[in-house]
Amino acid sequence: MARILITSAIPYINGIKHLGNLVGSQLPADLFARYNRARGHEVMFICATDEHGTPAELAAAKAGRPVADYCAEMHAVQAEIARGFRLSFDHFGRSSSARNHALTQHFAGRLADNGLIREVTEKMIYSVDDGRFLPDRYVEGTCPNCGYDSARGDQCDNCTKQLDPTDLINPRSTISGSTNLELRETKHLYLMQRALKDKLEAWIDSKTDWPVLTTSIAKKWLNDGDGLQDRGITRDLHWGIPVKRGDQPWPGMEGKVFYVWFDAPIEYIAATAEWADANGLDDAAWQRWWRTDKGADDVTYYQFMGKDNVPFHTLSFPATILGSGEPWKLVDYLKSFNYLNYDGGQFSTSRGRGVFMDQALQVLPPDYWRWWLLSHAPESSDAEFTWENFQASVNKDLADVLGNLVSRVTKFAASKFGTTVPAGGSFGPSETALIADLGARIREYESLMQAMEVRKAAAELRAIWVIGNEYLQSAAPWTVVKTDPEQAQAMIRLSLNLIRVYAILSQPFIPDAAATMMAAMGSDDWTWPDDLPQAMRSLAPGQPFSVPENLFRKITDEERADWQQRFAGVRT
RNA sequence: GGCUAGGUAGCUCAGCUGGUUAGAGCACGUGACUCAUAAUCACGGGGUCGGGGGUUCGAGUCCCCCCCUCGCCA
Repeated sequence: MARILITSAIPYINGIKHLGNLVGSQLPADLFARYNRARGHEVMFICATDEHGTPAELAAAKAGRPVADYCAEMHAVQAEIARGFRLSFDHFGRSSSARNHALTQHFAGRLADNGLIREVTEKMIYSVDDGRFLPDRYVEGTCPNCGYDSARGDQCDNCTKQLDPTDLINPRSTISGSTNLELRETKHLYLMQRALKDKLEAWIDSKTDWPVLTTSIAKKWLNDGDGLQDRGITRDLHWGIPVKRGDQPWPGMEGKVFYVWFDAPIEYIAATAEWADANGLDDAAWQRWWRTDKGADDVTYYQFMGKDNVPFHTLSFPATILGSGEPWKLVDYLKSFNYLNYDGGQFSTSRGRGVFMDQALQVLPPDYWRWWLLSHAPESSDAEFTWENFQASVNKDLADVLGNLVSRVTKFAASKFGTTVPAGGSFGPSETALIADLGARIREYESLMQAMEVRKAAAELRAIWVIGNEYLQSAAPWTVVKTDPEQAQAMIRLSLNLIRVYAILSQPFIPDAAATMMAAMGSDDWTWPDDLPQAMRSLAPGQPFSVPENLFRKITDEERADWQQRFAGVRT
């Protein structure tokens, strides 16, 4: 039994995420977690909300709420939606937790002790009326290059020139519109990533089995231009983790907080500590996942994220870990995803374009979404969601191939032999052949799942469902029953067992339907079919089963057209 | 402008270190079957693998140039 640590990139607290966000990290991470649990491994699956930073403050202000209350509420909302999608986190933490405060301050203290923090005094734009320093992108003004009047402080959207906020003519705050801005000196902490460059590079180079997408991004940041840059890890904000050096005050840094990208990945660790706290366990319980000196040396750590997150997970966070000089667990395999597009364009949170997680669940149950998203995961390139494709995939794969198989077997069995597993006959050559074929396919499925080849694993699972229909079609128990009812009983006994095995194999993708299938077979044995011939005899003759409701319903053309229109424009 | 990944059947995509007639699913056509959610199963039609050069006995698969899409960066 292996020990497997899995983290999904943590979604930002501000608002409900869309399907592109879901398929880029949480959902494939859940698939992998469920699969490894099903194989009997010890799994720790961690996610959290990323709660700090200016956008959270502004969203709270807009809602007229204290930011802490706002975050608590939005965390509860996101947690509920995660449950709705059956995301099987062992813990869904919060980056604003006391655990993360302590750990973030701890890492900063260790980095400082190791001479990897330097203080930098710089001039930043301060908005007197807003009472705060303004991040670059919250300053707007006229572009000195092209004259565009809504250029942002970091870049002009019109001429794409990179800007410094002090370049702007007639600068104003995008928060309040105030032009009462001034330059103020402020002091910040920088993580000296340059000093860690060689260590990081050696570590990246050792990861020869990582996807090109991942290592190429990392190497680009390491080597492009002036190479890896030192990074500011503090901000002049109120909402965040107060800057401390371990548990000691940090002179000169009073009133400042750590930058959200510094504390967010540390939350992976902190959330595991939160898990221990929530379950009444001691520190050793979470440290055995994260500290190689405290039992984590046999842990394999997998991270899942969208490609935009790769630099932080290949460089910034490892810099924090390596720089601490302490034996924390580094990621072993990093699975990154491209983007999911929506109907010819991008999903857009700001414009409400596309389908958001809460809306998806209002329209259809989670299995429908899980199946489509995972079987079309944007692995090798960006992928495209269209309603036509969604409808075709759900109707064909789920309703026709799998759902109908369960339906035809259970209804035939119930009408001919009653609702207990029939005892007659014995498995013949075609049953033996099916079992051999299925066994080979299961091994292929296992190998794809282990390799996190999500789309290919989905295709293999579908092929596994199909051979059930092939078998039935050629065995034709509805014909055989007329001349040799004993043999027909054996065929049905095999088919019922097949449904139970399919429940186990399908569970990582479509957990609700799998549970329905298992319950209908009157079983609770989720043991992975390592021994398939034995597993195909698991349901004993005489054991009762039931005919379930149709597992999946079909999406009609009218529904598709309706949804297509409903989600095209602005979110209401 | 630089970099990454792509451009393969109507659609969504597979094709590892170059090797027999380029694959899958959907859609389409024909047939079989009738247990089932007008489902299933079998067979079939359909592609000059973005364009042009080159290396090779042989290239979708390697090299060069060009065009287009997506993203990141300057």
